[in-house]
Amino acid sequence: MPNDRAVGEKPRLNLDTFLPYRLSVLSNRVSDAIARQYSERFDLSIPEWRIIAVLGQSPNLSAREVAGRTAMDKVQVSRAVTSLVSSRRVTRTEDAEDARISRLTLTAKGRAIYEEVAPLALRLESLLLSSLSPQERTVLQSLIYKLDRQVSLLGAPE
Amino acid sequence: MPNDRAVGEKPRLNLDTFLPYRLSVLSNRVSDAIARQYSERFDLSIPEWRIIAVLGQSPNLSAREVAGRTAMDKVQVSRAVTSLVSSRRVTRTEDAEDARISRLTLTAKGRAIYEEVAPLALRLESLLLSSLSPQERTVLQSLIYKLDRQVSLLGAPE
DNA sequence: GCCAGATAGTTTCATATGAAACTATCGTCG
DNA sequence: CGACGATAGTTTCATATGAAACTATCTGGC
Repeated sequence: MPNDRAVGEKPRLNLDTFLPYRLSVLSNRVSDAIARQYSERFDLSIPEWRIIAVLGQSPNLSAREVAGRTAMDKVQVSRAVTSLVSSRRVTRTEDAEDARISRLTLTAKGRAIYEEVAPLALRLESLLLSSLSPQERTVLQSLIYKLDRQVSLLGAPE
Repeated sequence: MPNDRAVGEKPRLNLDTFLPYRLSVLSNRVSDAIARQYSERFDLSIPEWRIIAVLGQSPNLSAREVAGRTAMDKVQVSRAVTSLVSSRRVTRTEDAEDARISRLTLTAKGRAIYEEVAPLALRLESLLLSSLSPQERTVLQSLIYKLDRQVSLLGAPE
């Protein structure tokens, strides 16, 4: 158990076993390793890649919908979309019903990137998971899910 | 199993079950929630807090040693230490043997912060873990450990 | 129809960050 | 001793990021 100690002892905080720290280090190492694989080859930032990933699955989303599905804020999405539009990987067309909304879709160029990067990402994910048994993989999913729900109790981002 | 699919099907990448993405979102949510608890109250950034945490356990480290224990690079450490020194939470004294090295130690003020924030951080960690059974906690540690080792195979940060 | 919020998205501005260049000191090989 | 490469740490510079202000459009009550 992390940071365990006998009653009455001084609280000991050891970063090596402190979950938030371990998670942060692991997550950064994973993201960096994967981003390294596509960032130079396709000149894609992480936000840009995420947007391509959701649009690859669900075309015609608004910026707000993209933000909701990628855990990015609207500023990040706006900037990444601007960049994707100027590199002709995404098109922005005004929504027919509501002029405030623009509908985002991959161009052929954007789709080609999606078709190439998605399998690459999946390969890297399975390489990462290859050190785990099938049970461990299942447990991992459920642990992440439980922690994700619990974290909202630590103080909502109001 | 994440992103599972039948043989021959198109590779499907779904962010919601894509481990690197899930990890990143979880880790950010956890870090943000915890940082929120101490950042305003103590005017501490995450890098600053990490440095206080390691110096609280191991006084007299060099900047390089701090970097090694906190997964930060030397630039980040240098900047955070400068800030901690100017707010009189850490002292920098030249190493007796090697003039390139400075030894870092918490001041009384720095120690007071450590004594207050460490238990707070540990409380938040146990709140987070309270949704998991003892076995799950053990498994979690070992999964993080395994993934951490495996990630180095995804391409070393040269 | 028209005004008072609400909502979608962009821009601005101040700060954070990282890579690379730089400074100072050290160790060592001749 | 005296270069020369390695090491500790800092600074510079260019870019990334987030909060808050802003623009444009929409919706609901009157």
